Amino acid sequence: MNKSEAKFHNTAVKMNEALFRLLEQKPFVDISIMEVCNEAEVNRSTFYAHYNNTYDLLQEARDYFMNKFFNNFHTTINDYPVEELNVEEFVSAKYIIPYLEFVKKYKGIFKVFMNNLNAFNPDGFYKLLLEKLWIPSCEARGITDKSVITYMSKFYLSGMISIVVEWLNNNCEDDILFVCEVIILCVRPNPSYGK
Amino acid sequence: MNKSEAKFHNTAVKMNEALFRLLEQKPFVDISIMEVCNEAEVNRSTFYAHYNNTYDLLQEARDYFMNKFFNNFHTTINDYPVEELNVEEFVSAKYIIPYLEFVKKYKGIFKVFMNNLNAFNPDGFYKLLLEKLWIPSCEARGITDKSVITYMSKFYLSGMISIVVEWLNNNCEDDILFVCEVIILCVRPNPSYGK
DNA sequence: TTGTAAAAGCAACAAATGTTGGATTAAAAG
DNA sequence: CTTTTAATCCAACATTTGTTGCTTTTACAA
Repeated sequence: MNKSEAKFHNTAVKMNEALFRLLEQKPFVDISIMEVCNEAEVNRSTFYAHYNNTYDLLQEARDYFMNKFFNNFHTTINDYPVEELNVEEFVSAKYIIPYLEFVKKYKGIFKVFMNNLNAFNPDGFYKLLLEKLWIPSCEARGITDKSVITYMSKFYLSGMISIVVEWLNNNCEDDILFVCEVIILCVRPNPSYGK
Repeated sequence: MNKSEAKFHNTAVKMNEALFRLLEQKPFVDISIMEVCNEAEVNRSTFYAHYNNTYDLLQEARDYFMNKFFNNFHTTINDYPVEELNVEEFVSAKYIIPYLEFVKKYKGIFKVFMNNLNAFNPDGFYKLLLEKLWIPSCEARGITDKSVITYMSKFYLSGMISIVVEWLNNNCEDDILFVCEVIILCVRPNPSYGK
């Protein structure tokens, strides 16, 4: 990244951070372009050089904060009585729990992103989960039909996302292990698949 | 409904239909309140007496058109080789195929609703499916844990909705019976439930 | 028929939006 | 050091939004 690109990126960061501060005070729909510009100390025409509207900015902010926060991604699975699970569940829980902790840690901003952006559109969390979770899982299970893979990914990933959104909207009050077990119950491969 | 309420309802219908016509010409985000008012031949202040923004109107329009269209709801399951399915799949297909045909018949407007409204919020299609499909299904299967029912409903219903949205965004080109089988494959109760 | 209440229309206003052309600043290249 | 290019800033403008007070029209009821 040369210095010109860095300059562009820095003002983008200023606006991302400004939006974040405003989101701590009021809901997304009540935040205007002018407020963002004042908070970020950026000219309004510069805003339009970056985005068309606050929704565009929110999408970028999601990616920005996800990247930023992922540096703090640690597993603390030993805080949960996972030894009570059977082997299959244990393996799944080992992958799921760290993600749930991550979501809970940043539940404020996650709630904003999940409820104001379409989490299921190709650029959202769906894409992340598709690449990190679904494709590898399908490869491991030897599922090859491209169309079936796509449809089933929509089903399982949006399903999982919806569970997490429900959990978030309950302010993450349900126990992580409970939510984890519900997810496992839902996504556990149906033995009749491939009949 | 008295005549005063009817008057109010009629101008609402005018705006719903105006939005529908505009949606045939351009995407929802590009439709302004003024355009709706001009198209509906309704004063702008009257718009604000009904809605806060075009999103509110779109939500009402969804309900309006769904009610209107449901009058044309017919099953034509005999157009599909469902006799090739096993008994369990046959029963499911009998319920699913008419819905898929309904969606396909009105795919234009369904695509708009699905991609611009949050189908998973409590007032959307989720609510419809919850009451018509999920609750009865849970009762039949004897599932009682309120919290589990809610989480699993989020999973299965948003999953099904996502399959349909994917289908819509492919312009409903995949065969209805194929989509139906994918849905059955996904939602078929996991035998290990209740272990 | 007459009074009243509700819905819609009308006009005016401040504020925010979206767009433009041009000035200023800073980086990249010659 | 000079030129050129890119990012930002600035100012102006038409348009849309959101809100208000008031008028007209229409439904309903005394």
